[in-house]
Amino acid sequence: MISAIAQAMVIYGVTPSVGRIYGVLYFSEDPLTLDEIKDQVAMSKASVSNGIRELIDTEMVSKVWKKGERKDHYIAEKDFLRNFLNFFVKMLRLERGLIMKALEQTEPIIEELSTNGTDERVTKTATRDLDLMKDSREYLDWIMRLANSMESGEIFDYFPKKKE
Amino acid sequence: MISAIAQAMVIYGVTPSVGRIYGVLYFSEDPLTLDEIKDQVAMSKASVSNGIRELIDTEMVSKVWKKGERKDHYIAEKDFLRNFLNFFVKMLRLERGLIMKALEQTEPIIEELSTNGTDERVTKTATRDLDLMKDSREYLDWIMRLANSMESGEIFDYFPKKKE
DNA sequence: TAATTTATTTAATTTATATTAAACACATTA
DNA sequence: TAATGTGTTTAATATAAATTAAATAAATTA
Repeated sequence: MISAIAQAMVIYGVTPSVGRIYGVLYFSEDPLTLDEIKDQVAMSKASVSNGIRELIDTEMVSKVWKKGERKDHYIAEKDFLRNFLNFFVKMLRLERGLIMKALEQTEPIIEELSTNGTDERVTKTATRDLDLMKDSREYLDWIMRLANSMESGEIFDYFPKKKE
Repeated sequence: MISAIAQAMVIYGVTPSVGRIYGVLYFSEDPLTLDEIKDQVAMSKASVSNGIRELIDTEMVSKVWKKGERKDHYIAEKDFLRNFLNFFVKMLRLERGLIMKALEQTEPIIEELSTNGTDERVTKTATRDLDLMKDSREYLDWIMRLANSMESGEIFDYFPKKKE
């Protein structure tokens, strides 16, 4: 099961080692320390430290404090669905940011060429490119509506958590 | 714009070079040959060939036949939303396959330990693990319902393509 | 069928990424 | 404050991935 989880996480862009760290924490009954994880996954402490940081950054793992214990302890966020939604929202926002930035830089220039262009060839392709950019905006709008609904939980109105 | 598209595609796990190939085709007015692409992206023909194959495999590019021309020509699938949905459905199905396989292998064993286990410690953790696996199945069920709605187009009932 | 063009595969190289041992910084306790 | 335990950085190494030139295979034309 841990291997399968690690492999599945690879699809989401994490390295198999990091996936195994998550898998080990997922099935652990208690919070684990860096050293305990290190032993179970057979990696160096530095690697585990980096992996844990990545997992914390993506909110898949959190640090817990155990009284009397000096070492840090970590637990896995066990709600796969939450992890999934977190991942997606982040990914979609990132995509939007990248494309939007480029659109804002290029669209005015193409717009100008399209309306005031001197050469026939130029105005024609500029007009065509503007259409493509308009399509891009619609696409970005759609994925943002999806992302927002994932973040707010509205998506569960359409796809309930439990099938009746 | 081509750079931005390439960068955005990196999020979806393709290499920037392959992203650029797609970007070039996306803004090209006509279908392009391998050599024309090669010149525009400044890569070796072999790399372009591999990149094109990857893009065809993921249905982001298709080969078109131009009469009188010997070389193959390629065009980009311009519907970002379709590309997005294709990608997701494939990804979610892959994830389901991986986890399901592991579940089917391990669940019966843990089930057995849970009910007929001799040691108290064992039966307790087995029962707990079974719960986790049940949660996994529910998660897989949810993402499959999402994937199916993406494939069938049902998702557009809840998230229409054009905002009114 | 031979000659030529085109696309793909292979093997080697380059490049990027992940991993680690060792050094460091920070904290805790005696 | 000294001594030890803990986590993170750093610099070097090992591993994996992408890229290419050259060889091969497939297709087209003369």
